[in-house]
Amino acid sequence: MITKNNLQESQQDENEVEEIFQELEISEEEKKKLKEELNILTQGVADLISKDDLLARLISSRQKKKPLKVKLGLDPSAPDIHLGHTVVLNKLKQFQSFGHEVHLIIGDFTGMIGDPSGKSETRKQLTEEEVEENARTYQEQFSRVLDPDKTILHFNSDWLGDLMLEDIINIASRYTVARMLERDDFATRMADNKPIAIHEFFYPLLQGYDSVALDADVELGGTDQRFNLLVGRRLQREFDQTPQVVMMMPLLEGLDGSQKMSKSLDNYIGINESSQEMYGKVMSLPDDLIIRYFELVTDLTPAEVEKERKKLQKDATNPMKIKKKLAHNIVTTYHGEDEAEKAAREFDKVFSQGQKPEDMKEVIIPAADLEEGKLWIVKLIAATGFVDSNSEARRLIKQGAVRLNDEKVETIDYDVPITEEMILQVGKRRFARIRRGD
RNA sequence: GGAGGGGUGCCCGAGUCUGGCUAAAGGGAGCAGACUGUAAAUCUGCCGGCGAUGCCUUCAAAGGUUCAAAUCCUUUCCCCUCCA
Repeated sequence: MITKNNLQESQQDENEVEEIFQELEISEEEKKKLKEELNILTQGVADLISKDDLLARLISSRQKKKPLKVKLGLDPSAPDIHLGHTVVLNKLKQFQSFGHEVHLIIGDFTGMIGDPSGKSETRKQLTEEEVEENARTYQEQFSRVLDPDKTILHFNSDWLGDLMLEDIINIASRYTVARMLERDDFATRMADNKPIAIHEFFYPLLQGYDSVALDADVELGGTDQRFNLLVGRRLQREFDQTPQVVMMMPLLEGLDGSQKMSKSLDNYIGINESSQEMYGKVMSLPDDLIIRYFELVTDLTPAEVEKERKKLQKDATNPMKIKKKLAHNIVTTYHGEDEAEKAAREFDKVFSQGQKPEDMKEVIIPAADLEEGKLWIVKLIAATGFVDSNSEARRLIKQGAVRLNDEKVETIDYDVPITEEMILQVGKRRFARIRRGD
């Protein structure tokens, strides 16, 4: 819960932290290092419970020369990492850079429940092969941000699968229904008279138990994970562990500019996407989000971000220019400088100059589909896979969105002779090279 | 177990009393066009399917009444609230 006193509290926090430093019996140099570590780790964090807990952990980690176990839980069903995830991953990377251990927990067991959202159905249990497959994908994708040598991958079925009913009852007995209903999602569903299945209570509980199983020092998550993260603290205390530090990162808005980036809303930029897609998607972000993205998904320092913000505020600067810089930066991170350059060039070519891209989809029309060597334009569009139905293709033609070899298609009553190679364009950015097959 | 309220298109949500004008208001998302040195913003249009001025399928499911049903009736399934 955010209170008016937050500011005061954080000030208090600050003082406490200062006090802790005062009392520390270590060299000034060590203190300086610690301070820096703390500063970097807390940068860009949306919320932290609590700062002096974190500091205490960092101190004891140094003293015992034992890295902290930093936990992140992951949904097993969508091993497609997007920029939204990278906000948290970048933070994990910082932990690694200070020598700490990152533990990624794939919730293959909790995945059966599905994080309660009111809409999500109970999910099917993944097969062993699927789990392995996903694990590979995860590893491959995570290693693009994290240091694989300092990243440990777990499946929570490893320990949750072994729990006996009595263990589960034991866990469940540590938490009350009233507290469970404090969870935002449950509270609103109660208020709206929407169903809440009992097994949904186990999601936070089991995610919390993951922290116990791991004896986690720190758990990261988005701000929407607050409740689950706090349950972890609670359960650790119940199981005589020191409660983990909870670190919440801001949620990145997706392409629509308001809702959080997620695969299910299809407003995401995947880190596996082609450089072109990635560049284009960044350019399609609402201008208001430019700075936010600089802050959350690029490696720019706060000072550099500030510079961009100032530039953007000047009327003389076209936001597009700054957005291009953003797009370039992001694409460089995942595809390298050269690819980013290329993507930028292609973007200018297609959108600023209205030319055709270099790479386009190849569509081969089997001769068997032709009538007298011709194919109805509507079917031709459907054959490219750009549309889901003939009706949609018709609509696009009516709207003047279809071009064949640069000539606008004016009518749906058009049988296209498929002889030589031709280029079909739908809208501004969908191109296909049409060829005749045998 | 009793009483009551609900289940609508990708999502949210009107419509149900008073059957036809309802392929179903409105919003969101999406797509397209115009404009723009952005796939930004803004404006406009489209937004179930079908070789299509018509036909087909859709308002939880199945039956029924009617010339005509998202709307009325019956049964079934699912959700919620209150009582026990």
